[in-house]
Amino acid sequence: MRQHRGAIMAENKNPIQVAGRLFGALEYLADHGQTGLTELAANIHLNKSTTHRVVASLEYMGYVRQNPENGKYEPTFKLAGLANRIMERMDIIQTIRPHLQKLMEMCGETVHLVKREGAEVVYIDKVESYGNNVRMVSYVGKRMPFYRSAVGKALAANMSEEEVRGLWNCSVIERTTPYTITNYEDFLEALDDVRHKGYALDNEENEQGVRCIAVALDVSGDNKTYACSISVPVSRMDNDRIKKFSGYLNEVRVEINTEMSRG
Amino acid sequence: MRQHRGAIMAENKNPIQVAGRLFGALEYLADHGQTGLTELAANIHLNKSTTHRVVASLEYMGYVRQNPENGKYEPTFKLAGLANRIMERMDIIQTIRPHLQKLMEMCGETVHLVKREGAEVVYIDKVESYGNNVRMVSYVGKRMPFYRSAVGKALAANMSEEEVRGLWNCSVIERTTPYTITNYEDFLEALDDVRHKGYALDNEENEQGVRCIAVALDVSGDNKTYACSISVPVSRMDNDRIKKFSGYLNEVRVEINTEMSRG
DNA sequence: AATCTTATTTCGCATTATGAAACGTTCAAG
DNA sequence: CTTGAACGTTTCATAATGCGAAATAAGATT
Repeated sequence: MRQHRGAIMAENKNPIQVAGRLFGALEYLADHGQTGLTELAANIHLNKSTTHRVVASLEYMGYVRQNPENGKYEPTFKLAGLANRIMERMDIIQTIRPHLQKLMEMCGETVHLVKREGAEVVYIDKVESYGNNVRMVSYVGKRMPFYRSAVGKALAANMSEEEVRGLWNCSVIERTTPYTITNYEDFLEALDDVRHKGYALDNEENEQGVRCIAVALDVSGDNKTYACSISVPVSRMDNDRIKKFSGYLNEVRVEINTEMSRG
Repeated sequence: MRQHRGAIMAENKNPIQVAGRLFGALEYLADHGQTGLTELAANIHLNKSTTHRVVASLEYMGYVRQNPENGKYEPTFKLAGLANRIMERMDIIQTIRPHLQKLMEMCGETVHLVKREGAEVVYIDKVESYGNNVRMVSYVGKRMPFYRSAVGKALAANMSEEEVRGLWNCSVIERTTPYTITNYEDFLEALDDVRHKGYALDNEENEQGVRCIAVALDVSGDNKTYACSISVPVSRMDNDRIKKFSGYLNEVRVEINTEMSRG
């Protein structure tokens, strides 16, 4: 387990150069949709002919297709198939999904399941509300720093102070709204509040206009990894609803807990 | 140096060799989950050290991680993020999603949105029912041949006979259940039935135990590309429900149509 | 302690990817 | 009907890159 990295560990570069280029192109296309070759080449900083080869390879494998109308390149659904096959194998998601669905039903708002990875949290599942025109944009796989999310606080509330400090220290603290917590003392205080109330709150600390409420889940004895949350536009999130939703969240938390502990 | 490659064989190979290896590894991991290096190497037919480099590169980019517990490699959520960013950009999905959600509500069963690509249909969105323990397994990105799916029939019913024949001819007809239609005449007859009834049915023709009912959608004048469907285990799908669901489907179809035509 | 298994690193070699430049379209302006 | 600008595609000499047999390291099992 004790793996010694080379003392000088000079280079820390991708062992396969083209790999970075392939995925760079794919990511660009995923974020920008249809793109012409020249534009793509300029944006991923590659020679046009290299870009062409990269994109031709992706097309050969079916991850990209060239729109016959305008010659531009666009991502296909093949990648979605790959991603969803990964998701299918994750038991956690399969087990918790029905509970999320129920939670969404109860509150009529979009709910998320997240996992902590290092000092970040990742959305690993979501159930969208319907009928609401104003909705928070999010997608499975989206990451955000733990220190300015309700889910992050919910998880941190179960950690020792050392752990919390460790995570805080390796985070880049960045103010994204006027309400972002940027001070360690304030953060610790917020955690106390979480422990006291039994749920965590994010009052537009991450994204202006979005309030979030979350609880940590206890998955096989680990309550520092998974959490679920309800995300709501401020306009629809008064204190009454916060109260109600926190109750729903805890109901669901208990249900999940009992289901998970009966092997 | 000298290119003494066979002059006979028309070159139809991946322009970037490693690309195939990278995605091959990723696909294997997506389908099989945690895999040791040796096992992975054996299955994707690569030298162990090549596999190691490939997997190290994927790890470097964050698409794969090595489980510290057992040293095995597993896919991460990064790919899901990539895939979902692609999905977010697809207006079709965003527009139709609420209607699917409503449809699911009405019938309490899992509903799908599909797109035809050549002689196949691809799931491009789904809304899962909840509370049902018996459910069909499916995932966004999954493909199936058009000729043995309800959605395929719904789309084919709007095509000229030439088009239908063209698609049929370039399909590999394969019987997957005792009810699969393998005869072209029978298929044409089924299409007549679709046109007559106003909806398409798949009576365990693709997957034993699953019935499917579908209608084509009219998206900007094209009614040969998108369709939506309800998939239900036979045990829960009697003629009464079929009747009822076909009504729901047509309601939703009309609603989508009017929304889409008020561009 | 010995043996097996599995992950990791090494390193000389040639296959493979590279990119400047040339090529062929398309399309709109002159 | 030109001209030329903009774009995707192809070519090809070059060397950098990825290759993989074999050696090594680190656990696990006996």
